[in-house]
Amino acid sequence: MGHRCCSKQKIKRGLWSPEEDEKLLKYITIHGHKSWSSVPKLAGLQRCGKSCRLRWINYLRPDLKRGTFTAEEEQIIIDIHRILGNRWAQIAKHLPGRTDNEVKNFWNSCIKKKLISQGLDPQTHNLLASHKRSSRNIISHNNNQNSNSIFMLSSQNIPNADPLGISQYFSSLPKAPPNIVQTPSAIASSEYQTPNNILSNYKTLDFANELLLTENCFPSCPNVWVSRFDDAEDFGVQTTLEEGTRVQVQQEKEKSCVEKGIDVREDNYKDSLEMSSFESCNFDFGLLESVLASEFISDHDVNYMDEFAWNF
DNA sequence: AACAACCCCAACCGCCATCTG
DNA sequence: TCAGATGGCGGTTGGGGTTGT
Repeated sequence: MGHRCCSKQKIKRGLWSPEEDEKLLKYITIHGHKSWSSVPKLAGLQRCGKSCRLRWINYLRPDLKRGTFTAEEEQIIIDIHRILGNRWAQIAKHLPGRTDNEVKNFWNSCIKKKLISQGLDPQTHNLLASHKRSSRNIISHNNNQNSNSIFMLSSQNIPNADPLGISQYFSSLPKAPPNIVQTPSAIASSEYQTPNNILSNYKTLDFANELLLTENCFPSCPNVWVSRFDDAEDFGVQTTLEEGTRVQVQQEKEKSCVEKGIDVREDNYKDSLEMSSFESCNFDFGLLESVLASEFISDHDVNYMDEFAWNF
């Protein structure tokens, strides 16, 4: 029961022989692949087009990296998977020379086990039930696919790495505004990785930007949090701004700056510095995690914590 | 040495979205 | 507008290599 494209032809299955590889490579190099369904016939192969496409993408493509994954690549996979879930093709886009199949196999054969051995659920990246102290102490880490809650941390305002100070700081926080949109940076910062650890793994500014979606709350629409980046939906962000809205947002910002007596250019400049401030953040999120999982959290409403947002 | 159990990963399968006539 | 073809993706399988007994 093959794919429709190869149901009519006599096709070969299984591993590719070096001869087949050579034929396919030669054909694609010379002619390209406008239509995969016609490739096998034209290349003299008894394979279906789909099989040829897969062989090219996963094995013959000249820009493939091969070899074992580096620790850096592994960390990138884990970080993006935490945000995107099993979207292997999307994850592979951030790993030059790696295919979705490769990433998927590496995840299933290696990373998954590693996470489980660390007591983490490989799907949600949350602590496994057996590793949680009690249901009351569970911190609701954001799961990109089904959670609308938010959990953002501010490195600016949290007392530096002092458990008691952190607890006191939590206690002093006001109630979170409703209807907050979940954002990638929220997800990223709510987990075990420190933001600067995560960012240090990404070599492209574009992707760092994707992770660093900055949430702005505007005076006239206090319950609507917006993202500055176009591909936010890749990360489960539920708002996408149309161009008109962007203009409106910028106008709001300018208005807000005028009211506060701030030069909007200065404010924009501050925005541009957010990346570096994020990167230089030395707040110990692991420590925070342990504090949150300790006695402090049992004295506070988990939902309240879950809903709360701190701005960078 | 022989066999079983396990693991890895290339390739396949089936579903869905998009394209095309 | 619609149906068939095609491409793309994630889940799954099974062959072959490795490790354990």
